[in-house]
This record gives sequence, structure tokens and C-alpha cells, in this order.
Amino acid sequence: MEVLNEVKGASISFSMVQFVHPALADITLAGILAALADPMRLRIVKALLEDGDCLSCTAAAPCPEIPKSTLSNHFRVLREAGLIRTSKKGVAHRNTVREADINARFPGLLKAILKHAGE
Amino acid sequence: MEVLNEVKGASISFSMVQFVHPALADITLAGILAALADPMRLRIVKALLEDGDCLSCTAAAPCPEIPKSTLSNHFRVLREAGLIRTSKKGVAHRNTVREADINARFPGLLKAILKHAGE
DNA sequence: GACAGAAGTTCGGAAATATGGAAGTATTGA
DNA sequence: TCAATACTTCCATATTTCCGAACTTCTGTC
Repeated sequence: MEVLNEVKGASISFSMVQFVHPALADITLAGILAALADPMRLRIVKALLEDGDCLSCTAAAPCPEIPKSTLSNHFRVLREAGLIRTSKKGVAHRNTVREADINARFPGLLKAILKHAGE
Repeated sequence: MEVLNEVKGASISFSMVQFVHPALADITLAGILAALADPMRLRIVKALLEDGDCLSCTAAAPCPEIPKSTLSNHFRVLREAGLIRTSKKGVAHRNTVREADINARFPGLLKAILKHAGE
């Protein structure tokens, strides 16, 4: 919670955790590979692509007993690598794979990797 | 240094650090991605594929000032992921990419990844 | 509105992993 | 036999990951 300004004694605070997504040019190959180098994250991205491409964090989780903080961390890694885009939708989050962006930057990569996910 | 046998008081020791390479079935997608998720290892594999496919460790190193132990470690990671095969050739080592193996297990993957390496 | 519940985030300490200097091991050539 | 080369192994330090606990934010209900 960061206080940005004060007007007439009332502090205006911007708490909106607006997520930072890297620009296209800042997406790196090593970053994408590192993000997908985890079986759980691989399954998350696969679930997002297959199952509607727009799931909440818990809905995209591979298994229900995974701790929330761990799950949150995985989504942050995917986000910072540029693989997914997260926006708030009420109390939940909407996560979508940045398929077009990644295909533009690294044509064929995503498909080639996810083709073999879950073997 | 493992002592395997003793004959007439003289111990025959096999120190040949014969490297352990995973079998085809033990090569995993996450393992390959994790191994390639490092810029230096990405460059090493790229150099191996481009520049003769059979280089010593130092010859395949991205830059000369990298510590030997770090370099050795990177080659171990690549080896254990199943990406390269290492054999001894005199004092040096010969490293080759297990291209056929990986293509058999994950068709198209290696090419799709390395196509974008070094951008 | 106040409150409870749901969905995630952030914090912080413990566990796992990476880095690189120093020392050790084979192998070759003089 | 000695020195040099090309690594590997050991180990201490630095970094990263994991997950419980506490916190924030939004929604629906009273």
C-alpha cells in the first residue's frame, strides 16, 4: 500500500495491485524456458491453453492441495516471464496466455514446447 | 576414486570418470527446459550444434574468463538433462549434442528452441 | 454500513540450489 | 620424472524457492 498523495488530510492510497507485464521486447527466451522449466507451471499453462484460456488461479492449479502462496508465486513467475496476462475480475483473477505475443516474438516455440507437456 | 579390486597387493582403481548419461526414457521436458533456461548453457548448446558438434568444454565456452568450476558445472547440468554426451579424448573432453535422442523423444523441440537462441 | 467469506498477495524464515576459489585427478609431452 | 593441460570435486558463501501466517481487496448478506 503506497501513499501517493495527500489532500486535505485524507491520504489517497493506490493499492490496486496492477500487475506489471513485460513488454514484447523484454520477453527473453531464457526467461520463458525458466518459467516453463517447472512441471507445475507447465501444467498451469497447458490448462490455460486447453481449458478456455481464461482461468482463475485456483481453477488453473494442477491439484487443490497446493498452498496458496506457492500458487501465487508460480503465477508471478509466469507473469514476469511474459507468458501470461493477469487482470482482476472481482475477487478472482483472470489469467490468459499471451499466445499472440509469444508467437510474434518466438514463432513456433510455445506450440513446440506444449505439444510435449504432460508426457 | 573407487577401488574395485585388489591383485597381489596392488589396488586396481578405476578413476575413469565415466559420465552417466540418462537413458532416452529418463529425459524429461522440464529437465531439458531447465537446462536450457540459462543463457550460458543455451550458448554452449548452440555452439556445439553450429561449430562442429564436437567441442571440448573450453572450446564451447561462451567467453574465456568464465571460471572452470562454473563451466564444468554447466556441462554436468546439460549432461544430466540428457542434452549432451561427454566422452574423454585424451586430456580434453568431447561433447556432442544428443540431437537424435532428443528428436526421438520430443520431435521439433530442440530446433524450435535453438532457432531463437542468441537474439 | 458492518461482517464474514473468498481469492490472492506479501512477508519472512527454513530448505534447496547455484556460484566460484582452491585443491585434486588424469593424460600428454618434454 | 616433471610440468602443463583440461577438467572435476570439495566446500563455503550467495541466491533462490517453498510454504505457513498474516494481510488486502472485493462481494454478498444482514
